[in-house]
Amino acid sequence: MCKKETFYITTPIYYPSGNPHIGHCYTTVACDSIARYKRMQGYDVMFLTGTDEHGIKIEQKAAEKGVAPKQYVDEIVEIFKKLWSFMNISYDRYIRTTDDYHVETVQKIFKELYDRGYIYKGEYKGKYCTPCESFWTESQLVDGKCPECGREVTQASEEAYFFKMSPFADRIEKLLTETDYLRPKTRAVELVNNFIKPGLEDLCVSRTSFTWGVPVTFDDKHVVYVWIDALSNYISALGYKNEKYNDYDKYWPADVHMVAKDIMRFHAIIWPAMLMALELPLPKHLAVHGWITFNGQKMSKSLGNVVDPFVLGERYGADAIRYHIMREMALGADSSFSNEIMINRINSDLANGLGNLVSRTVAMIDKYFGATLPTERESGEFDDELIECATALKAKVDEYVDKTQLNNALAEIFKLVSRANKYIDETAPWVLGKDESKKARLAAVLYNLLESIRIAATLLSAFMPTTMPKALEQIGADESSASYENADKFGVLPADVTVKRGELLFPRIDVEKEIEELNNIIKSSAPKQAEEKKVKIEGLAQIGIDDFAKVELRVAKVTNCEPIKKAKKLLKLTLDDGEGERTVASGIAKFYKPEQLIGKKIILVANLKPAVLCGVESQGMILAADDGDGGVNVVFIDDSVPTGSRVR
RNA sequence: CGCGGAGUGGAGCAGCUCGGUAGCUCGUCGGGCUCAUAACCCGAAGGUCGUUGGUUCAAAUCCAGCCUCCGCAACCA
Repeated sequence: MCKKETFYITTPIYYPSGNPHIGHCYTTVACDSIARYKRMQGYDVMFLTGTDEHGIKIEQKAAEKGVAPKQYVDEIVEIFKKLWSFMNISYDRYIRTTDDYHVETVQKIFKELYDRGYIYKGEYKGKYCTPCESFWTESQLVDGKCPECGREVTQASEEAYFFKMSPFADRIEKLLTETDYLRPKTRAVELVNNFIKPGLEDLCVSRTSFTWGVPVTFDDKHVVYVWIDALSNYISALGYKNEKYNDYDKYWPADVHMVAKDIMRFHAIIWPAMLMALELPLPKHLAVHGWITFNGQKMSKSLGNVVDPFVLGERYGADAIRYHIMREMALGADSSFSNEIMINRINSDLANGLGNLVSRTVAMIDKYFGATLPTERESGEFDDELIECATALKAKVDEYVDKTQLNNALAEIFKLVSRANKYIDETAPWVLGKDESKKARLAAVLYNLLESIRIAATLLSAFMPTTMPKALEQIGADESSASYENADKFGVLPADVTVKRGELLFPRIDVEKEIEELNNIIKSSAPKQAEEKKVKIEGLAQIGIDDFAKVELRVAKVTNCEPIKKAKKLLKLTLDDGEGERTVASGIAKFYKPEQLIGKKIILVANLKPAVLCGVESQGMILAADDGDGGVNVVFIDDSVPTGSRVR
């Protein structure tokens, strides 16, 4: 027998700076279903997932909790693994970037890229917070200050290694635009225009400002910065440049990397560049999916709309959650998630459609034939259409799975479920059941239904691995009849098949009641988050009164206000601070219209160093409260307070 | 004029490459059935296909302008 064809699929490695949520499930469940489907088809599958455990954020989170970074991630990794076992994720390998063998690989890759001349030593310029010993990018700054301690940052530079990507720009552009590497391909234009055409910038790949990372072997001041460390996991997990595994030749290049759109860029540009620099083959596909949005909004903890996958799974079963996620997921697009949509979907597709079909079919065989079908048959009208629908299904599902369009694969399977329900109506078995002379026809009808269910349930078992075996058991299918092999054949179950009534596969959910209960759960978990926030504030570095005194706060009146062209978020405010006029740019355009501000009095940070934003010189900043949901409330002050008053 | 995507019956989407009866799921209403998880089946209502103009015998579909929303990038001092 010849060697089985291989199939290698990966999730990203997740960053364990917090507990896993439904978004993590999204990618992982999709990969799991594909992996299961491919195994069913007979492929030798390697399904990899894991965690990306280095970096400054982890180091700090651990410090906050007063534990070592490794201990901190160990705990969270356990939660991830628990969730995966709860969701029935059949990963073959779990990689942690803190694993010895991975570290070894990363170090060797780094060295090799250096030796090949693609990595060179340079200077990293950025905003530096001295007390925190941290570099920040402009976008990480909070009100222009260090996001950790809130203190001033200064322009500074540090020695760092850079990865030269420009030599690969042309090849990457071709990869994105001329091959079907990227799915959906529509995103290629965006990437090419934004990153490749303006010239690929060299990437900073080492840091000296923190130590929780993979040390650079030939320069021990440095640790490897995120990209080379994280992306290498896809090959280190196969044993590339390490002794732990020996599967690189077998599985590389990967068939599918699945990622969410926020890390598309790294997988679409940096990862190929790395592989090109190492002269390794490129992965075949990068499947990019959108985010799960909740009632139209991006999920956020402070909105209280984060759905705990454990809670949902316990209530409705892991398979129902898996089904819903995959059914809603369209490649590339965001998909909305709300308790209502989910429950309706579970009810209509799973409970009313599939579950009920199994239930009524099995019940009838039970009722009319005492659970075992007689062997006499009489075919009739409508049979051919049903059989055609059932036997053609496998090929369609195969195609959609290959295109990583799981929503369409599922939709296709449920067409058969609908067709079968309709077939019941067309053939009216309850009428046949009353006529002794039509027993053969009745048996044929019920048998056809069992066969349709067998095919649907077999194909669905990759998506719903817990429930489908139960369904197959109820219709009396054994392992061999319920095989992928037989999923496009009709007449596989024995003619005298015996069914076994069982529990409801998917109980119907009372929508209103459940929504109310879910809302209560969300509400009751909200106070906890408030507490966490409080702790966070307490955990901030304290400053002395002298530090505070350095900040000059003054009451100022908004005399004019207009949007800044080219800047979506900025408003240009003209202020009267009591001594004269000054201009301040403020990132509140999303929340305030100019006329809402004109004439109002606000509090101005008067001695902030001026900065130029989008061509406007901003001479200070105004105080505003962050409402925790990404919204901003400007602090207005009573009109009776004279302009220019100092605030202390 | 930074780059890109999207605007289709109450909701969510397909159709647009290759112009020619506007389709699907959910919801609503009416009917049928009773094997089944108040499930199933059939039917109906409901759409100026964002807007304006152009090409054409014919445009949701092609072209141009405009409006709105959403991503990405740049500034949220």
